[in-house]
Amino acid sequence: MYKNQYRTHHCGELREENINERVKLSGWVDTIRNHGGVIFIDLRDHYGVTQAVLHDEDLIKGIGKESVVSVEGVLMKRGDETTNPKIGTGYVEVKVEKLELLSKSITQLPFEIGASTGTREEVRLKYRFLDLRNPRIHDNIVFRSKVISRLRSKMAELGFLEIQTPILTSSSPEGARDYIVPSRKHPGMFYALPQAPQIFKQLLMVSGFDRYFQVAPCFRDEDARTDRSPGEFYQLDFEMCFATQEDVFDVAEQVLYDAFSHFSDKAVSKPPFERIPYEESMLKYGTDKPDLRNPLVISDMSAFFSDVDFMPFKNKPVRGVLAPACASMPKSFFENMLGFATGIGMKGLGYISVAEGMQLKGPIVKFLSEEKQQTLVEILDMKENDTLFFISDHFKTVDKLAGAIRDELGKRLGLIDENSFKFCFVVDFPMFGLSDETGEIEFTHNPFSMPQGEMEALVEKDPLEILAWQYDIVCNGVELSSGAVRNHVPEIMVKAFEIAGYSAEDVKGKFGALYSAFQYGAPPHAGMAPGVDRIVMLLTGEDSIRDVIAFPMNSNAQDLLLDAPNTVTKKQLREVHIRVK
RNA sequence: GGUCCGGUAGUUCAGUUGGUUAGAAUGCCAGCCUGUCACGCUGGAGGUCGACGGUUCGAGUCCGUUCCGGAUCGCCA
Repeated sequence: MYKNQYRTHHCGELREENINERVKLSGWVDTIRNHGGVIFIDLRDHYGVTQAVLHDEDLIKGIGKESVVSVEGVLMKRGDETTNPKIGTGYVEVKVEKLELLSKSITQLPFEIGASTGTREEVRLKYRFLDLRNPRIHDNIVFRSKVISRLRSKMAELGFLEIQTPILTSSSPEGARDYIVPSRKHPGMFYALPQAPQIFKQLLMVSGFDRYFQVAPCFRDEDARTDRSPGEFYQLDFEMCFATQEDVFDVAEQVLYDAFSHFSDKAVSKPPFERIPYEESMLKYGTDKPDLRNPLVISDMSAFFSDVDFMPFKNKPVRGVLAPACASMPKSFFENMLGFATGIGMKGLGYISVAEGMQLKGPIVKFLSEEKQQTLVEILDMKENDTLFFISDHFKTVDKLAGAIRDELGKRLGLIDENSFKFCFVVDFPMFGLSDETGEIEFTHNPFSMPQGEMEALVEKDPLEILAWQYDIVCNGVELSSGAVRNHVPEIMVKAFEIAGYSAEDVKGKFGALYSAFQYGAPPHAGMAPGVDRIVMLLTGEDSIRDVIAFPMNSNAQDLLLDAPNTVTKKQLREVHIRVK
């Protein structure tokens, strides 16, 4: 500890070996316990809490909680009966001879510091500087810093260079809504804040920087979610020259395994992480971001029911989720599941339970012949006390609903292993899909991804059959990042855009910089960009992304502390050629 | 933009069928208290029941509008 006029030690530091030393501490008054004659003050700083004792009430006259004070005196051993083993400094206390008020706090706080997380978010964010004094939130920010630091050093170790890319750039026609910034020197024109450094990192590859990374701020003007902060967020953005999908996975596995196993005691998937094709993920887990902690899987029961005369499943895809040890659950369990199912828009939730003696029971059994019942038990390997839940709906929604039922069953049956981080890569995303609105072919994900099979696939295959070198990395059901092997060949780019209904001129116009750069020798390259906020959120176990960000905006994209957005002066508007109604 | 939930003391909440002066806990203030660490005891202050309008003899409570917050769907290539 660096000593100066304010302190000889910090508030988490003093131990029994310091007894009888003359010490000075500075910090915030956490609590005052006045017993009349003897007064205890818990003094708190960034590092911890130390108890100070004083016998002169006048020393703290007029000083309330959260004021900043320094105390000076001799460090004493506490009596055996009066130690506090809950804190590291609990065996000692400072016997205060001098107490100096450095800065006074208003006594009526908007919330109690230690209980700030129970306060409504509007108030917490308005007084974020107080909320951040709460050790739980404070520690999250410290932890975040350590995580980012470790990610950085691991990337450097792997030979990646951190390169800053512009914050003021141009608006891109695709993707999320841009934040735009009016130009003063160019009337009627606008900059945009980058949604991601995508174009720049690809240009860096063309420039010959072999391995790039950046803890990159990204800006998207889209609505918030509990796990998605509005406006801005950070990604561990990286890109590699002469790299395949597997090369990117290798880096992601090393960096993420390192960070998660270092910062958590939970069991972390060991590399290589499971690779799951998109189509399989949609069928087995009902989502493209499966939570592999949940052991339940979804089966396609459509063929089985094709010759069963049960109206709700007639001519519709059917999915089944086999839940073990479920048949003995109380009636309320099934009623609650039905309630959940109707809540997400299902008409009902059919199920078949295996009762004692392998007797099938449930509302749907009577529609199945003895023979069909036997087949069902065999194909799903059903055991006594299992319950098979059925989901049937339009082909567009059936997987999603089955996924929701799988999640809910996993939670209600307590099947989720909370002590693990399970990673997987979801691979082989389709290159094209049909627009819900127009029914026409469009890019499903990133138009810059290389189609698998390259030009040959684009020319010869049904567009809807073409897969892309496009992937996601998922942990415990949270999408950390998507990424891709990029399309670095101008001809293939033009062809891909042509299939999606764009002309060569469109490509040149909309993505001119990349298109131009690719004319001058572009290396094959690939990358991804795991979300830093979400990594920290997973590691801390916080439910809200705002609890791992120092100064988050509220869900309405406002900064309640600095009052952003707000109005600007007429002069400012005039300078940037903007008129506001 | 849609849907759902919420808005009552500084904070977290309760408030019955519409009926007297709107309560509790905690925080704050004052007094007492020499070993607490969620200190304790006694007392006190503290309210535009989000706002506006309506129904009613009477509205925190019912109705309408609106504002704010959260969750969620859309959205997030």
